Order: sequence, then C-alpha cells, then structure tokens
Amino acid sequence: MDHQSIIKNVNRHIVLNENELLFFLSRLKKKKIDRKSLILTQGQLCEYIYFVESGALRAFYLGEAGKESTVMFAVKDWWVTDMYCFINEKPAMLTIEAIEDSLVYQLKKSDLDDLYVKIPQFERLFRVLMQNAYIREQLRVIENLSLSAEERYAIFVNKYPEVAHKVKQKQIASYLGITAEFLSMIKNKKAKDLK
Amino acid sequence: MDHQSIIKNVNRHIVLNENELLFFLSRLKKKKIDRKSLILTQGQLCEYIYFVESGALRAFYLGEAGKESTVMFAVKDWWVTDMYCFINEKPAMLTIEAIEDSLVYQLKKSDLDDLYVKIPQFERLFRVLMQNAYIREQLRVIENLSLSAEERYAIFVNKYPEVAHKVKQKQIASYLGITAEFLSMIKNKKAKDLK
DNA sequence: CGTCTATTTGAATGTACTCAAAAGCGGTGG
DNA sequence: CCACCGCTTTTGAGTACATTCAAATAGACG
Repeated sequence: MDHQSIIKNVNRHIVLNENELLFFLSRLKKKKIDRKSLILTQGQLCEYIYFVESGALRAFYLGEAGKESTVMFAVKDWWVTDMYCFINEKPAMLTIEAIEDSLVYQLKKSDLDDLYVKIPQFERLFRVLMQNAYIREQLRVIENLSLSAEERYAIFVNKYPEVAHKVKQKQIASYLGITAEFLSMIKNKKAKDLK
Repeated sequence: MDHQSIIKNVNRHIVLNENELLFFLSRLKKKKIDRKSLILTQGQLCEYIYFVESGALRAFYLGEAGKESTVMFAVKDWWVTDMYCFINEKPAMLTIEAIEDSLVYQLKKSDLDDLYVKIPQFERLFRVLMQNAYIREQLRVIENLSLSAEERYAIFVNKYPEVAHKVKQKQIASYLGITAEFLSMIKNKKAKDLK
C-alpha cells in the first residue's frame, strides 16, 4: 500500500481514526524528485513542508561569497522545509535539493493549519516533531561551540552513518562548517594515526 | 496581580477559560533565585521547565577541559530548561544559573504532561514555543557555519541588546564560541576602525 | 571514452587560541 | 568611605587550527 512510511511516522506519536487518516492523506501530494533538482530555491516562497518517503535531500544556505552551509540532510522518514519561511510565509533563505532520486509527500501550509484545527492531535504530532528538531539543533550548537572539527566529524559519522556514506564529502564538510580540503586532511590524518 | 507576564505569554498563543487558567496557574510554583545560584546542575535530573518573570539566567554546557559554552540566555518572558533532559528525564547536560536576582515559575514535567491531556491547547502553545526555539537554533547554526566571530558578535548585540548589556563579555564570548580574549580584541579593533 | 566534478596534497596565510601579565571594576568588610 | 580582594577585561607574544589557492589525481556520469 501507498503512504506506508508516513502513516507509520504519524502513528508513532498520535492515533487517528479512519476518517481522520483519510482526510490527512487527502491533503498530501506525492512527488518524485529527480536527483539534482530543487524542491525549494532561495528567494522563492516556501509553501510546503515535505516528508521523505525515500531518497535523500539536502537543505543548505548559500552565503554572500557563494559559500554553501548545509543545514540538514533529510533521508527516509524525515520532515524537511525552511521552517522559518514556511511558518512566516517569507521567501526562503534555504535551498533544498535532492541528492538522489527521491519520493516525498508535500503538505501545504494552509492545509497544515487546517489540520491543526480539524484534528487537534496534529498539534501534538508537530509539537513532538518541533521539540525533537529543537533538541537536535541545540545539541548541534553545543557541538559546534565546544568541539574541534575532527571531533564533530567523528560524531557526525557515528550519528548518521547512512547519510555519511550517501553524500559527498564536500557536503559533509559544509555541514560541519569546514572546507572540503580540511576534511580531506582530517580523514587522512586519522588513517595515518591508525598505522 | 501576580502571574501577569506568564498569563500574557500564554494568551499570545492560546485562549483559556477561567477554570483552565486557574488549573494551569495552580501547577506553577514561583521561585526567587538569587544571583549566582543554580536552578539546574549538570548531572542532576532535570524535572522542571522555567518561565522567567524577571531577572536573567544563563544555560551553559561545561566541557571536558572545563570550558563553558553558553547555550542560551533567558530574560523576562523566556522559557528555559535543558530540553533534551527534561523531555527524556535524563540527568542534565546543562547548568542553569541566575546572572541576576530573578523570579521564575517552575512547571514540573508530569504537570506539563497532564496539561497536554486536560487542556489540549497546551499542545498548541508548546508546539509554537518549540517551533520558535527550533527556528532560533537553526538560524544560530547557520550563523555559526557561515559567519566570522566578528559578524556573529554584531548580530548578537543587534538581536539581543538587553542581554548584551546585562551579561559579562566572557559570557557573550562563550555564547559565540570564542575566547574572552579574542572578543576583547574584536571590540577593540572595531573601535579603532571607526577612527 | 572524455568531461566534469570531487578529492587529495602542499605551501602560504589568516583567524582564533593559549598563556602570562597588567589594568580595570565591583563588591565587601573594616 | 576607603582599601583590598577577586574576577573580568585588556594587551601582547607565540602557537595551533583551519582557510585559500593552485595543481595533480581520482571518480562519476553522460
């Protein structure tokens, strides 16, 4: 059956009856995203939040000097959007691209707002999702402040092994806030240390 | 009247009737916190979430080498806790200290869980609070990844002017992820640049 | 197979840190 | 009310971590 993984994701946190579930599913639109194509571009209005059914996406910020900072990777079972711009209906600060052919469900802001009213349990679901996201980002801030690039890399690989082997090192480097060259050096140094 | 500012904070997001409000208030415990005393210590169980009525608090992570990383400052109208440990009922990673004599309301985890059930609007309130917290931390991650210490300092002062003039530079430095010495240099350099 | 991009390597540079010492400031007790 | 103590801030020299730029190598994809 279709929608399997998103239903499972929702059921982890709330219990919906048949009608509620159908109403929810009716608000989703399935989208195939080709590798390298964008589901959100910096400057565009960010209307949707996405749930990743399969594949992998990357959300990044493009700075003045053309430097990319990877904000998050989203693989199977992750929700992703430019939250600030989604909530405030502002032009996106982030760009979101598919790193592989992906399948996502998109949910429109107005539909989500509607869900909150019609099925208040969605408040709970998103309360929990936002809470997890907050905790995750706060932990990342702490790591950025207190650890060296080398330590952060080790933690990243350990925490997201599936992501680490899917994405380019360049992209991991931009997630860690270092250059691709320096990450290369770190890895190489580590290999030498083991000898 | 008592509880003024927390009622106002809650009312910004949800509407409670008389009974609901009274029930909520009955779960709060007002606490006076002396300057320099701790409301949470690393390693202790984190049972409460706090709302700041007045004063100023600082949450920080104490690393291996004794290095402090300031995770957040909480002034009037802010909610603060070690969210990860509060939610998961784990020993705290963070320490929270008062930087000035403060007045806070504490809310126990079990009471909050109870509120979610008895007054589902609290799901909405905390959904919004978590959402804001997530957005804030994500923005901070982006800044940490893409900007220099000097730029981050300028943004901090601009974004939180009340905080910037209340707290020690050392503490701002630990929020920015730089040493007190280097922050001193940045400020001094800026002063010279203006000449 | 050829082209384009990612990764590696190295040298020179810059940003931020460490350590140490001096100066400034705030609170507290005599 | 002033003097002293402790902590914060400043200053500077030397160092370490991370960047930039450039060029060579390796990989991926059409």
